[in-house]
Amino acid sequence: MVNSIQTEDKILIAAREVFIREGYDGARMQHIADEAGINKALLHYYYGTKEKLFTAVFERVFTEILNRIFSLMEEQQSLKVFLDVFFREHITFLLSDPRLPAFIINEVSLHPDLLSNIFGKFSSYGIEKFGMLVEKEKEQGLIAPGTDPLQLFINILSLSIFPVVIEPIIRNVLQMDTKETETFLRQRIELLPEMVLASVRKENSKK
Amino acid sequence: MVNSIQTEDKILIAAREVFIREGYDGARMQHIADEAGINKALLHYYYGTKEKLFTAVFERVFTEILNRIFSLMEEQQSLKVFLDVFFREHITFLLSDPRLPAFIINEVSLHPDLLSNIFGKFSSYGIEKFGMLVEKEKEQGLIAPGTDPLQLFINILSLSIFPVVIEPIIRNVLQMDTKETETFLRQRIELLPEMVLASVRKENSKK
DNA sequence: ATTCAATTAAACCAAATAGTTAAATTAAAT
DNA sequence: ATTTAATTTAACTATTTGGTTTAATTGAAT
Repeated sequence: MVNSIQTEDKILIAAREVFIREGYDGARMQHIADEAGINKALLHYYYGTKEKLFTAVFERVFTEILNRIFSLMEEQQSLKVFLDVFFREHITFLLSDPRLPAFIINEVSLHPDLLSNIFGKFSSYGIEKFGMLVEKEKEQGLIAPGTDPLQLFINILSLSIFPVVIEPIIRNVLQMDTKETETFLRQRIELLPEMVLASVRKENSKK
Repeated sequence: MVNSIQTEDKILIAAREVFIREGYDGARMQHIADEAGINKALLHYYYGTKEKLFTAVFERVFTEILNRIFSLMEEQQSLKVFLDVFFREHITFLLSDPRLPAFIINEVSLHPDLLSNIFGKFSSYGIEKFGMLVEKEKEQGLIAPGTDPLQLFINILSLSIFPVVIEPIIRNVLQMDTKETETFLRQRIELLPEMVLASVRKENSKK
């Protein structure tokens, strides 16, 4: 045989490209075959149906992203350091592939059951790590005791992901060009750590 | 004639429902006709093509949302009041129609040109109002002089919209049910104003 | 009473599309 | 050398789908 595992992967890469670019409903098996440089027959030979292929792609993409996010939270010395690293790595990554988050958001919201199969393929270990970091800084009196780690984590994700996703809207509403919006979004790498820290500093607690 | 304007609107409402639920590529003209309680022929009699119908729906939905957001920023006495009102109104609205933001985000990211026709149908007047509010509070020494109104505004949008959009993901990753995630999201109505304020308070400026 | 737009029903068309099939070819493994 | 999996080509099927057509009906406006 010529390869097989190589081809399987080539297909997965092509399918990922096309599905992310066009969405599940918009994607065509023929496009995927073209992108992979093979024919439709071979596509079905490997993955049977569009749905199976999509599931394979989606699971891969989703766990990749989750791992990427969670891996950034391993053993950080401080919230400050974590925020610096996280916003830099994450926003840079998002800017390199801005269609990705919109794809995931949309597909999950269209077919919430997509996730049920994935569950268990990754751990929420990363979130626990983050929770421990928050608790540590609480004890050190650096951040307000009322701070909910999960809410804080969601805030951090929101502040990094959402602006990149709505870049086309920002660009249009504010009449900017892509260069300007990119500058605007990159600024956030510097702005966000300080702003998030300020939002949880102990003095600000109203409790 | 029997009605016409009534029908035109009935179609638009049905199309909105179906397009938001299924996306442009996933939506079927037959579904829209069914939803409107008419037949396909009449659908095309009024709106010609799927694309025209979609454009009509999208423009309507998009300007609605933008107006909703911008109308909340008219003449607020203070940032504090604005934040209280905004997060309450906006998050409540989002929770009542959680598929809507994902729809807009996805369609815009798939066809950025959708927006070009819409531009001019609304003003960025709301943002200017918000900018003035920020400047006023800067002069009063309430918030840090380095604060960029636009970045702040994007932060506010991110913090309200994004968590609602990724509710299915939160639910799955953290093994919650819909009741729990809704409670979690509603908590944010109370948490966010204080947290945003803290992030821009003068003492925190590092400048 | 007649006209004319609104509406329905149903068949129809053409294109696109997911998926299949069958026959031939290639090349690695035994 | 033979087997067997991988791959191609190309035609084909069945279904879906956007859109059209035609003939008939309804009902308001003139």
